[in-house]
Amino acid sequence: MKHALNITREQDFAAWYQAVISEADLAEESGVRGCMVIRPWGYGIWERIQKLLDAEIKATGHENCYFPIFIPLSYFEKEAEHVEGFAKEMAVVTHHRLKADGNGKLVPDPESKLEEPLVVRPTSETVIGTAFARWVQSWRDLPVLINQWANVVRWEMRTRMFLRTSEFLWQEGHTAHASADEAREETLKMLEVYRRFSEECLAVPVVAGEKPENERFPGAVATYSIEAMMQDGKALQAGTSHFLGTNFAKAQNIRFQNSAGEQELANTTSWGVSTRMIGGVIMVHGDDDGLRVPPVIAPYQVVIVPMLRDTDEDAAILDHCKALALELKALSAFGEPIRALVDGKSAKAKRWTWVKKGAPLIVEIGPRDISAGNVSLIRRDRLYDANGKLAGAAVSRGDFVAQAAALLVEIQDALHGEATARLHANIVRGVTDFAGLEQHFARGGKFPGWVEVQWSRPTGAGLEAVAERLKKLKLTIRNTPLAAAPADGTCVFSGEPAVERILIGRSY
RNA sequence: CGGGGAGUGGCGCAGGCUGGUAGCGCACCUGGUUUGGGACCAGGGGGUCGCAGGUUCGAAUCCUGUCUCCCCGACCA
Repeated sequence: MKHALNITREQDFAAWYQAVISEADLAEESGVRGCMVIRPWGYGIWERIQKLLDAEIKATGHENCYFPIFIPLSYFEKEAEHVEGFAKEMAVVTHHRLKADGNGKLVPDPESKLEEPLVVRPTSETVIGTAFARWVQSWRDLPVLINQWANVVRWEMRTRMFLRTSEFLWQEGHTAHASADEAREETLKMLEVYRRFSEECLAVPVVAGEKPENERFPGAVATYSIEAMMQDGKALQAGTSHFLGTNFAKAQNIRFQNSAGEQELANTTSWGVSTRMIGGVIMVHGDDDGLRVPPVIAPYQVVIVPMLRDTDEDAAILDHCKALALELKALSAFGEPIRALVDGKSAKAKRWTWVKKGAPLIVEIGPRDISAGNVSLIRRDRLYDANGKLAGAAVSRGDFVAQAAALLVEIQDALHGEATARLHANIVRGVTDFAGLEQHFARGGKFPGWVEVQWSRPTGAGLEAVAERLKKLKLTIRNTPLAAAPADGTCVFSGEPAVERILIGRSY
């Protein structure tokens, strides 16, 4: 079978991933280490994510705001663990002016050296916490529930498009509460928002759970994540939510007077998802013909391709297509107007460019369709028929319009169903000791998936030892699924009575 | 940041050892032939060979440095 990409997932998953990004016009290199140009189709997907998630964030009572990209270095010095976690990967601004060096080059003007260096934000707990300290005086000021959409910079050693870039786009929510219970509740509430968003909008099934102590966000009391399974069996942490306790409140002096008149520290939370999610969508839904974008987040859900032939008929064909697009736009799918595009460009291989980009429905219309009152329909989720031939079907125009919304829902469900089946099929249970774990991941198979095992949840040095043993197998503990059954056996690492179940796997 | 590989028109590559001023396939443009489809024929446009130095009469080719990308590791959303 001839595919639109010249490399398959089976041959080389990493190379396939890059091929999808470039062939689907999602993003490209920028010339700056670890930074990428996000092209319209990729950014369009991000805009859909922003729009839908923003509505959820607001629906749960949060308000958007914006904090500066530059953070005074001193802000980071207040929370020890936080500094330790981020110090190694911060971009620092030290000068505010350039001057000619006399050799035709520009260099930072030594006289413009900043009194205090500024850090390009790697995350905003410190600045936002500082603001919280000003905003919060009384228990009546709480909770403070805010969010910001921003770019952040972390000077990563090894980068991969969308999955780990030096600069990335995200949303970071920050809240302050009067009690620890309320903050914990907030942390879990937002984790649930992410879980539902991932399942329902990205069609990416995930496992929500708590991260082990050694994987916590620097400075957090507890970190929760949603973990998605890629088609190579690796895990991708697709979203995180942190309960910060009073750690940041202490460091930044976020105090309030309670109803009894006493000073108390606030409890804070933070949570975020980033452009990494797009990498997850690629690796969960992509196939050997490129990307398949779930209709809910597709910039265009229906792409109409007029079969132009450089004849006098062209104008009429285009008009016919535009009329169809207008008709579709007046309909709604998933509670929003259908997003339809007429690709009037005269490029020859338009069909394949949209297949690679993953438009959910591709509608081709030529003169014969028009006279027969038909459209030729290609569903991106079912590209080929049983014989391996492209499964384009002639459908009456009226039927297509009537079914378009339902078809989009069907495609969304199909992608979610396929991914969910894969996730469930690749979580192995029943491994009861470390030898079993080694054996499972030593098979050399390309898709070892994850294993769910029981453990005694060691802490400190005990946990470090466990992490070391796993590291030798290139494994990490992904999380303790919130929905897992209670422990009823022994710890795979120590043989002691287990206290909970955890997921273990390779990860991005 | 350590080890390995690589940077030549939009994409994929050849040439490099044995220096003489750039080539192939796809894509693109024009004309023609086609026409339910990822077409064919002919003609054509586009690259100071990542960048900066050096060696040389002459550098894609040799030397040094540097930037970027990919893979493995350490680190991480």
